[in-house]
Amino acid sequence: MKMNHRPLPIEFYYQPTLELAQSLLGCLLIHETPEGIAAGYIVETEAYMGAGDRAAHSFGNRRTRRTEVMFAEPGRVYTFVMHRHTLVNVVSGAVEVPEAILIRALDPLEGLDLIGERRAGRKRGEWTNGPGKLTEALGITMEDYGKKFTERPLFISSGYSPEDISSGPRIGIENTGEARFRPWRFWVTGNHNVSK
DNA sequence: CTTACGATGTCCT
DNA sequence: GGACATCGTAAGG
Repeated sequence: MKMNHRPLPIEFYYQPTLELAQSLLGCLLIHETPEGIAAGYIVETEAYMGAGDRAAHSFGNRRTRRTEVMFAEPGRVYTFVMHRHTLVNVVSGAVEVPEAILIRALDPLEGLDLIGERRAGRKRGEWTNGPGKLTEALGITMEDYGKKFTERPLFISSGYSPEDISSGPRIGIENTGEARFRPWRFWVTGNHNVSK
């Protein structure tokens, strides 16, 4: 089970955001902490398309302390807090192009005991099947804001190539006009850890 | 300083 | 399917 993972190179992140959102499916998200290593395959993502996307925090190039990292080079870690949950994004798009990809669900692979502790009281199928759940499972917090996915301790490595990818409207953005209908959510077809 | 509000999760019916 | 917890961020006074 214990594999020798290493971060994907920065070049991986230099592809159009909608392609990167699909390329990330099947990749491993790994977090090494003092408590141990926890990792899972990415099985669901959502693209946020920057200045022209009403659902994006960076809509209209809105630039604040929170969105600042979206304007940096791709491959950075964008974390933000939603109610009491931390959500994690992969920054994409060139410098000054504030696009990002939300990681919505994982398939747990490594550190299952640790993940079970962090998600104590929940059934195994509820460990990482949502954007706020997976950050708790991997111990991702606002401390990780601005870090690079190309470096430890929080990084992305290659995993497997999904047989089939599905797409559809994004979740939880009912109040964003036409943007809500854009099919910018992607998931591994048939995977049962996709969020509900 | 004050206020409003979510890219959510959980519990209840 | 609906209520609501709970808090950092953003914006305005």
